[in-house]
Amino acid sequence: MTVRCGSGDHPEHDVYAALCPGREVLEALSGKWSALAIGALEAEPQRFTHIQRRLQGVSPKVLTRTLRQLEQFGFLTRTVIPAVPVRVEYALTELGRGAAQPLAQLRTWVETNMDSVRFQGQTEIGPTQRIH
Amino acid sequence: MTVRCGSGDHPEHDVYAALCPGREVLEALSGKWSALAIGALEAEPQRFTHIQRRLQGVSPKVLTRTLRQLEQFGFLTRTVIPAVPVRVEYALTELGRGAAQPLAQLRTWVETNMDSVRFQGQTEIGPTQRIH
DNA sequence: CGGGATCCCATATGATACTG
DNA sequence: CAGTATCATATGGGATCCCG
Repeated sequence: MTVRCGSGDHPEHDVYAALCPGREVLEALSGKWSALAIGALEAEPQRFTHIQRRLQGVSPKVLTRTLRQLEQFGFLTRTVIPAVPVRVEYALTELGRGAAQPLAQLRTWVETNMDSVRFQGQTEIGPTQRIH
Repeated sequence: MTVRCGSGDHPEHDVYAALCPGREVLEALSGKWSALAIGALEAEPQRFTHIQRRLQGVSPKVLTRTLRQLEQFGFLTRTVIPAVPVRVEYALTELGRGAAQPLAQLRTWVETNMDSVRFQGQTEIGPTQRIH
C-alpha cells in the first residue's frame, strides 16, 4: 500500500515531510525534460522521434530515460506498433493529463514572465558579518 | 537585453527552443528543493533555520545554494538584520509570489493524486523487437 | 545563527556511434 | 525508427566540521 506522510493530525500527503513518496513524484516531474516531455504529449500521442524534435537539444538516451521514468510512475504509456519499421507511440494516461495541467501553467508562467527575471551575475555575499 | 526564442513567426519565449533562457529558469524552479523553498515563503518571510526545519531533510549547504540561486533570478530577497546573533530573512519578491502559484498547484496536485501514482518497479522492455 | 569550506559520491546529462 | 552502448563531464546533493 501507499505510504502516507501527513504531518501530525491529518493523514494527507505532505511533500514537506522527509519520507513522503510525493517527493519522488515531484522530482520526477521536475526533471530537466519532464515538463517539456509531458507538454509535448498534451495534444495527442506522439512517436519518439517527434518528441525528440520537439524537445530541442535532448539526446536520445536522455529522452528515453525521461520517458521510461514517467511511464513507471504511470504518467504515460508506451505502445509498440508492429510494423516495418517499428513505431512506438507515447501517450499520456489519465494521470498524465492531470499532471500536465500544473506543468503547463508552470511553463506558461515562465514564458510570460521571462522579462521580469533577473539574469545578472552572482550576488556577492561572503560569510555573514558579525555585529560587535 | 533579454534573448528571445520564439519559434518562427512570433517573438514570444518558447521553452521548447534550445537556446531559450526560460529553460534556465524552469530548471531553477525545478530543483529538488526549489518548489518547496518557495512554498515555505508563501505566507511570510522566514529565517534560514525556519526554512531548513520546514524542508525536512535538506542540508544547510544545499539549502543555501538553493536560496542563493533563487535570489539570483530575483525570486526572493535575502536580508541581513544586524543583531546578535545575526538574523537573515528570506522573502519572496513580487516575481517570486508569481512563480509560487504554479508551483503550489504542482505540489497540491502531487499531494492529492499520490494514490493514483504507480510505484511498481521497472517496465522491462529491452531492445525494440523487429518485425520480420 | 547562518552559513562557509571541504571532501565525496551518485547520478543526471551529454555527444557520438552503432544496431535490431 | 527507436532506441542501446560507450565514454566523458558536470554538478546536484550530502556529510562533516568550522567560523564570525
